[in-house]
Amino acid sequence: MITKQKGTYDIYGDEAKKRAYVNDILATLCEKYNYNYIETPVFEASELFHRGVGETTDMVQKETYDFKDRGERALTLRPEGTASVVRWFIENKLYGNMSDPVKVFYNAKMYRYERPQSGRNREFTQWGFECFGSDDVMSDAEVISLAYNAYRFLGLDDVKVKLNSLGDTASRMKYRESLIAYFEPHIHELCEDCQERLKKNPLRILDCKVDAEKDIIKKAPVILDYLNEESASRFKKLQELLDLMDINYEVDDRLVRGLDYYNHTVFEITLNDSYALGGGGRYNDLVETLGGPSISGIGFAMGYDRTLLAIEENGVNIPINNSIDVYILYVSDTEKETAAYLTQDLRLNGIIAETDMLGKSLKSQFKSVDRFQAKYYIVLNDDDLKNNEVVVKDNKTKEEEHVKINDLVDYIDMHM
RNA sequence: GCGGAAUUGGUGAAGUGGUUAACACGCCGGAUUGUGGCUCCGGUAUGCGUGGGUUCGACCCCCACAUUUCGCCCCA
Repeated sequence: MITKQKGTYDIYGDEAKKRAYVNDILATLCEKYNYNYIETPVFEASELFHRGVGETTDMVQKETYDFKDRGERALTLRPEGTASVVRWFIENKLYGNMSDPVKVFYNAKMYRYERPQSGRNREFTQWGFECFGSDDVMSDAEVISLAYNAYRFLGLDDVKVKLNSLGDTASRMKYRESLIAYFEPHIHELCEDCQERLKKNPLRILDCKVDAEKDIIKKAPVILDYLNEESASRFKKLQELLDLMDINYEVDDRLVRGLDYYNHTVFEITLNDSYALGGGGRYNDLVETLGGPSISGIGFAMGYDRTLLAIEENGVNIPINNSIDVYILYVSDTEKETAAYLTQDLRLNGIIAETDMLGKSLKSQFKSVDRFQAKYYIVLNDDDLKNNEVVVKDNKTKEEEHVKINDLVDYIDMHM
């Protein structure tokens, strides 16, 4: 038997319906914020992610699906959404007319080669959005607002925004150096992973789970102290806006994000203080890094699968309709043609209708009626059809009524 | 890449080193029924993740691999 690949999933049945419902809410909300839907290719030139996401990140070093196509092109299945959208922005020269910010959202499959675990697969979905062209904190506030409220619209009321500022690139570099200088003499007090982090990504030491309670971490320099005046003032301004917009946030000076391109605002959305359900931030240099002009950007991505998990775990009720309106049964083969015709007629008039296509016994057809949770059913028989009528039975009340075939659609419409 | 747990039919699962692998649900057929839903009868795994090994003999013991699942790293 050929089976699905590790970390991939077939989505069907109730799960598919849930996603359709969630997608609809997210798309509708994006529309209100005036973000437009975009689709970009699943695979891109490998270089896009190497330069965009960062050559030294683990994501690029050991988690991408890299391959060569038959033309020897080095390609990569996208591990995240932002780089592709930035590529699109540059390639289509949307920076040529920036009279208004360019705002787009996506809802797409991403690919990372990693060990599957709860809320994490090799093929997974991210819903995300990006805003180009505004460096005003209003755009930071807008993006955070859209991210935050998306969860609330999905029924997760207790979400909280964790917020931090990395400052501009200069501030960040300065902070990084002082962090290394601070930890280096105490390297043996850190856990093994952190000793490795000190070389590769010292900022991540700050959110280490093992060392979190150690004094050495608690007393480490804080990035907010390293912000220059401009960065500090915009961070303060952002908080004022979030207060005004009634967004539940908390400054977390330990919050560091894994991708290289972030500066200034970074944030994550958490539920009940457990792991993040999504994250984002500002990337003012990324467009230029990838060959475009100097245009600022900010964006967010939701971990769709783990958000769906959270929705389930928190008992949020998602309406799933598994019932049909009408099931048409027939007593013998002579009514088959009428069944085919009538079923289509109902369907084309907006009624969810089903009939038997297996030539089952009447008893079996009745079982189907219940399995499909049909609201009404009609048993076709020659006697009724001779009079151009059918008997429509309400499957709940068991009340039945003779209806002329020509009036059937109207009758069902009226009773539903 | 590292570690823990799991892997029996469409589903939930019981099970023992040795003839025909429980039970339940579901599904199919039949009886009964004014056109079902209750009840009754019957049917439903050439098979116990895959490949090796131990044994006279393994679903049950050992090894490897795969997959699932939960963690770590990482990400979100």
